[in-house]
Order: sequence, then structure tokens, then C-alpha cells
Amino acid sequence: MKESGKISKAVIKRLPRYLRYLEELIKKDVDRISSNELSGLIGYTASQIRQDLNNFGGFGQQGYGYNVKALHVEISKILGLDQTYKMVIIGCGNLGQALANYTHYYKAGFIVCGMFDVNPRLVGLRINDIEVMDYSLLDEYLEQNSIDIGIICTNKGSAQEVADKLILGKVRGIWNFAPMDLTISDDVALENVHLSDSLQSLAYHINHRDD
Amino acid sequence: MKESGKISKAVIKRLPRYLRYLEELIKKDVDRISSNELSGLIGYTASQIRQDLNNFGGFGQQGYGYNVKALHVEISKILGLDQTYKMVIIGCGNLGQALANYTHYYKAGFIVCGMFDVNPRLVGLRINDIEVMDYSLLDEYLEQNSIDIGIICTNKGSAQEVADKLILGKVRGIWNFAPMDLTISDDVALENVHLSDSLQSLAYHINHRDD
DNA sequence: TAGATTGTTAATCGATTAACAATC
DNA sequence: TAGATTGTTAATCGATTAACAATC
Repeated sequence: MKESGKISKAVIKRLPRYLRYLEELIKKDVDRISSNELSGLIGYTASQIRQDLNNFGGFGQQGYGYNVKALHVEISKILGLDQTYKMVIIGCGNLGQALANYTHYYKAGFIVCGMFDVNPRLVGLRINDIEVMDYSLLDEYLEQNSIDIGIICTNKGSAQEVADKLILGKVRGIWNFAPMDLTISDDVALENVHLSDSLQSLAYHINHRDD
Repeated sequence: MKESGKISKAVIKRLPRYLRYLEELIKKDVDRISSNELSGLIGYTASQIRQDLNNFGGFGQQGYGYNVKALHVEISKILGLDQTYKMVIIGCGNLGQALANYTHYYKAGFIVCGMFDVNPRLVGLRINDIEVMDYSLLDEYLEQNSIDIGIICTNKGSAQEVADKLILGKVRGIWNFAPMDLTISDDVALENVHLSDSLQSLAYHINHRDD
């Protein structure tokens, strides 16, 4: 295995997609697959697939290909999906609630432990057995519970303040849905989902479909 | 201006971010900005900023820099934000509802016209004055209304079928939130938001923060 | 063993950065 | 005009693809 730390972001971004296709193959009881066959399904070149996987070690076997289940296990481990993550959601509007339900039903391993909002109408609400707490209780909650991920579903104006609180409260990663770029100490992982940016890209591509 | 059609995806992905920072500057009544100053804010190199913008034409002026408002207008036009887009949402669970509200309140220009679901409990519900219709009415609706964008918030199993219907119904773009890769005729634009992939990347970065 | 397919090096391609002449 | 800063070409860097020897 190569030294970690020099694996490019582009490679990491592809790993979840490998996982999705491997899951399909497992469902179909496919035991082995060559980089060439996988290329046909997933759309990356066979060469790229082999390069990607070899960043982490030799998971394949010459003349045989890759064992589907074993590869799935390996990529899961690389991504850290063999662990569980405790999460809090800050901002419990539609999006916050959607993410709570989504992770609850579909994402074993990512567990929403606490939900927080400033809106008194939302405080007290129960979403999948998690009660929405008042935002003022966040600091205390983070002190008393070891939380891995903070999910920011607030508006732009509050997002940086929330991020600061989350970092003080020792989260290891932030999943940011607010439409802005957060300033984050670099020992905290940050993943942005900028829906607005995404929609604007779509608009561009709608107007340049023939390119 | 260069020939369109050879502008890289990386450039397009950066445009919405330029727009966000330009909006901040407009709010602060900043009239002009140099690539160097903008670089300090946005985090791209000054060189990259000038390269990016020159893909579309000479928006700046030597010795002066860029006019903030004018640049904002130009990038908006490039992205097609000077137009309006009629949208339908398929799948009106939490996420579909969240997106309806989000675009309703924050995204002038992107208008949700119709919402559809198979679940009889959701059909009839009103979200921002849009009534959720039965999914079986989608084909007819698309025939009678000229819709630009279809937003897929269904589960994986239904997503491809929905996409096919949307394409038959002549949408120009699809915003896909289902955790799978759709097969799309290439005159339809496609933008994926794979939340699950995003969360998995975050997990990776949490476990490799020191790299 | 012969055939298949990986792991890995080398070649290519594309994107980013640096440099600087043009020009406001 | 002198100074500032763009537009644009050239250099560098990184990521993808091609090729092939290693090996199961």
C-alpha cells in the first residue's frame, strides 16, 4: 500500500461510486469482476479503475480480476464505513428533517443523536424519536456527548457561528448545507453540499446541451 | 469570446461560487475588484480567476480590475440565470418538500410548478400553494405544460422510470437526488446530488485529517 | 502450460500557475 | 505619463490513459 496522504481528491470522490456498483453486483450474486467489465458498468476506464484501486493496495489477482465482496469490504474500510458516526443536526427545517430521516432509514453507521433549532415551534418536535432541542443547549450537549459529525442546515447568516460551536464541541467533521464557504480549522473535515451551486450548474448545462 | 463548447466542467463548477462572492461584494457596496483581491477572498489564484473569466470574454480592464456589478451580470447570463425555469418535483417526501420550499423562498427564477407522488397520503397536500398530484398524472401534465427541469426525489428503484417519463415529457434538465446513475439521452442536462456519496467522502476525510 | 488480467511504468492529455507584454 | 492590472502565452503540475511485463 502506498503512503497515505498523497491520494488525490478525485480518487476519493470515486470510491463511493465504486461501492454503489459493487453493491449492485453483490445483489446479483456476481462473485468476481475484471477491471474491464467494471469499466463497462461504471463508466471509468479499466486503466483508471486499476490505478484507483492500486492507490490502496493490490486487491485484485492477475488472470482473475477482483473479488466483488472482498473489494466492497476493502473500499468500505478505506472510507471508514466500518465505523459508526454520531451526528447532530443544526437547523431542523425541511432539509434538516429530510436528512434526519434519510440517514435514519438508509445509512446505517451514521446516527443522528441530537437535533437543534432556534425556532420555538420546532423545539420539542420528535423526528424518528429524536427530540429537537433548543439551540442554546448545543454547547452543553457537545460537551457531554462525543459527537463525530455536525450537519449544518441553517441559513447562511448563522452557519459560521454554528461551525465554530461545533468545532469547539470537538466534532471531527462538518457536513455543510448552508450556501456559503465556512472557515474551519484544518483538523476538522468539511464536506459542502451547495444545492444552489448545483442548480446553477444545471441551468448552464441546459443552455449548452449541444456543446 | 472563445468558441463555446470547449469550456471545461471545472470552470463551470466555479462560476456559481464567483457569483456568491460577487453578491457579498455588492452587498458591501464594493464597485471594483482586482483578480488579486478576489483571489484573497475566494481562494482561487488570481491567475486562475483571470483564466476562468477570459473563457467568456474580457470582462476586466487593465489597470482597473473588474466592475463587480457588471461581472455579476455577465456570469449570471453565462449560467442562464437571466431566464426562468419551470420545474416539477417527483417524490414529495421530506427532501422533495425541502427543495420545494428552498427554491420557493430563495431561488427566484426556478419555479416549482408541479409536485407528484405515488403515496396517497401525500397526494392533495399543499406545499407553498402547490398541490401534490398523483404520479399517474405526470405524463399528461408534462404534455400540457412546458417544463424545463425535473427534480427526482424518489428512491433508487423508481428513479430511472421517472427520468424516462421526464425525458418523454420534454424536460431540458434533470436534477437527480436518487442515489444512482441515470441513463439519459445526451440532449438532456443532468446534475446529480449524491448525498450518500458526499457523506461517505466526509467519513474518509474524518479518518484522514492529518494527511 | 496458455490465457487472462492485474500492477505498474511510461505517454498523453488537460488544468493550473507563472510570467509578461499589452493597455487602460 | 507612470502605475496597475488585465489578457494571454508559456511552463508546470497533476490526473488520465495506454502499454506491457509480471503473475495467477
